[in-house]
Amino acid sequence: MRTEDLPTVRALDLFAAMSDESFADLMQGAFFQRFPPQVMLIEEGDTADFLYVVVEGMVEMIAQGNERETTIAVMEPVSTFILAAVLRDAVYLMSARTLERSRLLMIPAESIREAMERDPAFTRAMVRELAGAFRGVIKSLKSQKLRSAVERLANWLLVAHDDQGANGTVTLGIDKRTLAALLGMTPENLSRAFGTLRGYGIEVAGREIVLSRPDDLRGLAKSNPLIDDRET
Amino acid sequence: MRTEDLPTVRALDLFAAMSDESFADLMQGAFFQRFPPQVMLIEEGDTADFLYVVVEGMVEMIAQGNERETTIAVMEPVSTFILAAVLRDAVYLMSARTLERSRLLMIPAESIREAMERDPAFTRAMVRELAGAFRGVIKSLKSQKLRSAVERLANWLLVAHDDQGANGTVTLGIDKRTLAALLGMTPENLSRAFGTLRGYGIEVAGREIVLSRPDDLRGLAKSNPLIDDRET
DNA sequence: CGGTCGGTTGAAGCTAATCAATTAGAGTGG
DNA sequence: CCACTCTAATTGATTAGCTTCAACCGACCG
Repeated sequence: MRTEDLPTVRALDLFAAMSDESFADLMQGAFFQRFPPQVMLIEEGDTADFLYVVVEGMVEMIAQGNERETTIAVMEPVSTFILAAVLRDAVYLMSARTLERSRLLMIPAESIREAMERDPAFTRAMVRELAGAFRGVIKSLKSQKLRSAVERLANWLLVAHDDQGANGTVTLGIDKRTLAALLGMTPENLSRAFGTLRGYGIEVAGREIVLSRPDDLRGLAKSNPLIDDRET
Repeated sequence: MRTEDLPTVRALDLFAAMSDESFADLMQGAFFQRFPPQVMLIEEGDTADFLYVVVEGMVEMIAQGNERETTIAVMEPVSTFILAAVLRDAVYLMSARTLERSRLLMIPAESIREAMERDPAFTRAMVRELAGAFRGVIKSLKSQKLRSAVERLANWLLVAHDDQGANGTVTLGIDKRTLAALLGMTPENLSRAFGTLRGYGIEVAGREIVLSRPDDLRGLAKSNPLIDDRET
């Protein structure tokens, strides 16, 4: 196993507070694995055997049903996914698929549960992590239930704009169909939503978006920190 | 403080595993309080001062924004709410309002955080609780993004039917406007959705619903355990 | 008995999904 | 470098689902 990334993993909030021994134990059964793009890592309904950490690349969390499929979240380095299923020793509620060539750290679920038994600091970090994740989903649900498609897009753009330095441009890190699924709409509707935003100073050229009048956009978006602010 | 309900609280998964001392400490600063119906207990944006336990009555969790309001969940005895905000020492993401005359146990947020520092068994119970809550919201989000309004209602009815003994009838514990908000639709649309379900053996008389052909309903609902099953 | 409130019904409009066709772009191989 | 291919994205036309507004009904309550 390549160890040069271990410090990065160790630095995650989830692992930072735990003791050196606990961390060593945890990494005992863990391993890195590379995956090509568009690989299904897990399928909803599978039993939770591993906790995943995205070290490089990008992973899409997907929900299926009703002959449809929607994107719940997109995970970027360095973050974990399907923690809740692992902790409950339950079945995954979401599938995961790589969006790009990715490198993942896979930690056996059993190791996680054992570490929790032994290391209270780790357990507490887990509580913080889960509470944050919970709040994240609540925000998604609020966005979905309280906003129109155009509003969701506008707010997503404003958040991305801030993340990327608020210099008047946004570069999409994912393709538009994935963005559409994430925002809960069809690709066609996303395209039209971008069209609507043209009236608010948005120019789209492939994956490059220009926000020429952010304040106009904010007027439309009616951003709400209780939906849009990232958990700290 | 009335102590006759403490055993009930103690029996909750969240509190069952903790030590007697920890529990005593936790209850030290806690108190019961009665509220009339339709009282706003907390408003989203407030800082999290208390963890609430619904001991009697019913409480609605609400999200606001965009001059709208939607119901995220309805809490019944005996369960806790706004745990995540308390743990993160953050601001509430949801408001809470009593639906009926209710009695709540209020535990100071600080006590919860202290108990977590001292009692690892409590912290682990917290992890389980939060993981379960997380999975619950994911299910709501899936339902919202993958199903139509009629399908959401059909599945909600089937779950309620099971909960109430699967004897062919369901009694609504909440009024229809609240149910509509919970399912993410308008009251008018809920009314029409019930109308549609008449074709599947559903008869509605006030709060009494008869499911004369549950299998028909199941055919329409296309239930999915990964959305509809309760966390154990 | 009148009033209020929750629920229902009808009509109209709007948002978003669907279906179909076209265009744009990225990558491939000659 | 250019044609060729494949997929992503856009655009147009239509339909479906849901919301909105308004009127109405019926139960419960003072």
